[in-house]
Amino acid sequence: MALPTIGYAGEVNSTANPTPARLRTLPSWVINQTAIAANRLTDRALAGTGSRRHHFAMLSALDEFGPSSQADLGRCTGIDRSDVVAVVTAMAERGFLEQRPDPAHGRRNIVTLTPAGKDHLESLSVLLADAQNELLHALSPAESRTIVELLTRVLDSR
Amino acid sequence: MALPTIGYAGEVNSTANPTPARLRTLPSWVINQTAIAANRLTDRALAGTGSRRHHFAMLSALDEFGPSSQADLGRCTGIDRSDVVAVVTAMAERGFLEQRPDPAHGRRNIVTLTPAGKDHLESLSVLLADAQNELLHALSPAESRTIVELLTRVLDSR
DNA sequence: GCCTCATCATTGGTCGCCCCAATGATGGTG
DNA sequence: CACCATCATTGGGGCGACCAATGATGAGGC
Repeated sequence: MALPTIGYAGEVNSTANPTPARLRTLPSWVINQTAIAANRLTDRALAGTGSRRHHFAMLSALDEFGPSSQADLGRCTGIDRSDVVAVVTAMAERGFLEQRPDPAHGRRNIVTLTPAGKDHLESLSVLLADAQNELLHALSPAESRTIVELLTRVLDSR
Repeated sequence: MALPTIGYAGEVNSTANPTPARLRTLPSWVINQTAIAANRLTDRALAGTGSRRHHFAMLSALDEFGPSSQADLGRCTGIDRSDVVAVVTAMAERGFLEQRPDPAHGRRNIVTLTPAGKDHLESLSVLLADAQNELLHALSPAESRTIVELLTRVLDSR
């Protein structure tokens, strides 16, 4: 069983640096590396907006579902309740949403999207759409849909 | 333009918590959420081995390419050079690899996989294979291959 | 009506990972 | 020989995922 060719002691796998097959074929690895690239692109796209991915997620949920409790916001976006607190207060300070106690449920806060928040959401959406194109420019639209569909099935299966 | 039905002020999106469409259809979001799930599974699979994902990546590279410099290991696995240092020293202490200066290049270290390291790599491989099955059990083998192929194209395009 | 349990917002903290900057030593290039 | 690239290494920053605990408050069982 010949080991991969190492010319001599001095030449040690130089300049090429391909990814090992064990990683290249490991789904979790490929998924994670792609996520790193995706996050790099989206973070770059959102840089300068004062918002980050979590903020966009919260605004999206509020826009679609209307006023919600923080617990519900956390659940539907996959953000831990603890972290929702920071995001909500930060965006409330910027006037993108309002936080008031639920008159019917003493322990619950109702978070509401403001018009300014809706505007902010739409501007973030545009920036993120560009990032998606940049990320997936090697794929056809059909292939992009396939990726989303397959990964969604993976997510829904747990 | 009717807003999504909110029954009344008291009933605030309770108990259901679907993912907002803006997130569900955003490739970077779906990819990232899947990566979070994948990392949870792999971390759980590796728990108790004393190793983590980075360690497996390094061992894989050494196994496939033979003795390598730390810089090359970092490049082919996507791990920052700074972080390679910690991984190498940790695994050297456990006897899984050896680190010696390159006689031909004074500034370079040559890292070599030991037989114990190879054994460790194989045992980690088994655990990770199980994690992949758990992650992708909702997909057919062909669909799993498709995911890896498409994501690989995304990765290679940058 | 009371007791128990679940849920809520919030605080505080941990840990891993990605990333960057700088440094001293060394090689390679022109 | 001077300059620039590369090496291993140190140190640190920042973010995101996660966990535990707490006081206040609802809901359901009996």
